[in-house]
Amino acid sequence: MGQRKSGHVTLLDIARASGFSVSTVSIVLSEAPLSQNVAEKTRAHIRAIARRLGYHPDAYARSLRRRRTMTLGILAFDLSDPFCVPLMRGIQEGAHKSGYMPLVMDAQAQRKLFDSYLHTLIERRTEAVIVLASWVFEETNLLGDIRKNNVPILIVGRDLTAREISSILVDNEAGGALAARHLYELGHRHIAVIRGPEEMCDSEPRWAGIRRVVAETGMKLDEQLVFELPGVAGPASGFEGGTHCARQMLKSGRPFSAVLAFDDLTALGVVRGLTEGGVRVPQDCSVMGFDDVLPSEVATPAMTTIRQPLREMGLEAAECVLRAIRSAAPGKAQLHKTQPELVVRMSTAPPAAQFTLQSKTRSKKEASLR
Amino acid sequence: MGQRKSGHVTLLDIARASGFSVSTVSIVLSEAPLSQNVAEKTRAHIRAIARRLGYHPDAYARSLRRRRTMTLGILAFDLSDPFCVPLMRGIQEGAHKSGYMPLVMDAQAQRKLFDSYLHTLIERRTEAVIVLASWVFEETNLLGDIRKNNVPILIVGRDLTAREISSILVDNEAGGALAARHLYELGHRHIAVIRGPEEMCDSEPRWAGIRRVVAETGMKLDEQLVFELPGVAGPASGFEGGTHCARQMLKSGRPFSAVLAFDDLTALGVVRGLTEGGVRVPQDCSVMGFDDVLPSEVATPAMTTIRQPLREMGLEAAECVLRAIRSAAPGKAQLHKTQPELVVRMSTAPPAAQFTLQSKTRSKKEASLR
DNA sequence: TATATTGATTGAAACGTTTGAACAACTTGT
DNA sequence: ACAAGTTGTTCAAACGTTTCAATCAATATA
Repeated sequence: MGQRKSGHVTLLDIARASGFSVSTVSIVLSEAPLSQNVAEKTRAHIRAIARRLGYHPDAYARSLRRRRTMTLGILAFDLSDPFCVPLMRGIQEGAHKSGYMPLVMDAQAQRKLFDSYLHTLIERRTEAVIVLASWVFEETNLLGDIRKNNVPILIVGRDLTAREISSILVDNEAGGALAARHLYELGHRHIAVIRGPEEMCDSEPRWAGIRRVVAETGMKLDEQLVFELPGVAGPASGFEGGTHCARQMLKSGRPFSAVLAFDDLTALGVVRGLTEGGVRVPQDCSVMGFDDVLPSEVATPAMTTIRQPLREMGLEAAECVLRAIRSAAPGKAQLHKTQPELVVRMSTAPPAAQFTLQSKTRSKKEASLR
Repeated sequence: MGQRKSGHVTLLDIARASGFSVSTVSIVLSEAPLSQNVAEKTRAHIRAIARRLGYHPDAYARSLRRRRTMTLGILAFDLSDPFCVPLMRGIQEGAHKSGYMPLVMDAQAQRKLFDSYLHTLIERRTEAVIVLASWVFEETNLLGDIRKNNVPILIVGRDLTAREISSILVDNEAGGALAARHLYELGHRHIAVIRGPEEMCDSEPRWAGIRRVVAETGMKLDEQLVFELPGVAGPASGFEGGTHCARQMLKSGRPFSAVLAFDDLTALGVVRGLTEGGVRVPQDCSVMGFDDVLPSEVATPAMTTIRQPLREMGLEAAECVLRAIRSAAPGKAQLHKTQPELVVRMSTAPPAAQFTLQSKTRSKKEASLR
């Protein structure tokens, strides 16, 4: 029970306690190849002592010597975005399989913290860095020091292949199309759309997908009913934006039977705005989101949405950087697009028979929710 | 641009490039006290080279030598619980002030991972460990190795002071009372309650607080309308539980004008169940949650709830363990209780005039939502 | 002139591991 | 009986820092 200065049990402690040298103890405890040559009796003895003393190898000393940290850095731009957690789970799963540990940092949507944590990750010698770029993600100087220290890097949620950074994102164009087609198939012909903020790279392709389907099917798209979120302060702001747009829609007096929102939080905001205006979802108006995050699932009515395969994307991200680590060569930046999936829940339904938005409809209660 | 074996820029690289010794470079770059004696010219020179090469001190080597890692371990039992993120933010804030970094691990609600990550944190020599025990948290062997390696530990969301572990949690009794009183003041006299699973330590005190107010005010508490969540699979399961209980309530045919749910997700589940049964919230029935997590805020109607000051709790947690680190002495385990706060939103309203649940009321639209 | 004092820099040991090479003590094959 | 393996263990150097003590000039004090 002698007081070690560090407060932690070290190999030396065990060496002394067992009578063997530090080397032997190390070989046994780290299960090095040489440990085959160590007498079984010795091994058992050393292990027993280690357990008794509560020995844990010092990751710092070990990594310093082995020159491998077995860690992956995850840098989330804003961890409060529900988008991040499933991604992290996926990454964790992928990393775990290869004996790697994720090291998570949350930049709290602050540019300054982001840069500082990026440095931290380099200093911590994470063998690769995965950036979770949820919501708006200002261009930052990812390239500089990361490059000089040749650490593989990958970004999820943004396409930065133009900057030679591998990227993983959902096929937003396909997602937008999927959403629009769903509404079309329910019978909607007049839809309102809330586009994402222009700084967000997801915005444009989703919008393109919507437009494509609109053109293919001959739905109406009233210019006055296409809104754009102001691109600002983190995911929660989408909610406010949605509420605001919904009010505008109602005020405009123009006819629409469905709203296609940029993402789930925005869609939830729309529901709020419509409800306040006395419009029922989905009986009087359908609403769709995008992402499939927890709040959508537990809202009433549950939100119909386009699901991003977040877990799978995280898994892929992990595997991708692990490959990069193994093949020390820099390698070409790759773009991985994943396929979104329609999740039909309760916020969408066929439009009321003779729908005009001005006069409040009295559609039947049982509006055939699926 | 010479290829260093490690791929990282080290002090030696800079020493060579600048013509000074490793010692001098270290002193300058780490801003050690001695650096005052180093000629200004030399300092500038060394710093310039460091910048040019993209030098980042190796946290491993540094910590090994300094015998301090300047990290705090955060071990979340289940990061997907929205409860965790604000806590982490608070911890991060508190840690940052003192130059500490949080190191986050997510046990994904798996006992096995939890233990393994706890070891990881010890190996990583985090100077203290903060456990985020959201939702059910099985007793685990926190004490063993942590104690042997004398790392301060603190748990948030559970009282383990009996086990000599400092704990921070909200005053659940007060919270329960706050909720019940709110409903009383709105005029509710017949309320249904959904208690938490019995394994969860929050359950009992919340229930006690409710009972106290019920007794004080003379409200009715119909035994048939008191439910208990089955304690199982993570926070999302509260939602299912809530839906299920709501159905039971309706089926029972007993009168009640408000539901007090164990937590927000459960409350959202109740809203779902009531809505399916044709009962409107809040016009026909009020619903309250507990915690104040994001989904409650963005649901429609927005959920009235009891807010836990999570950010503040995180801050307090950080400060508490930092104190423990400074005063190397073990110190008595402390219990910190924080005060919950009533957040009135749209899911609660005065009961309809002549309320009986069986015959659907036709209360006025404008049921005085505040 | 000898002795402190100061200023600028460096040598070398240490932090806790890992690991290639060496060593000693036994076998074995010839 | 001697080289050549085995088997079980240890030496010592290295990983990239930090920091105490030491060095060496040059200037100030006695």
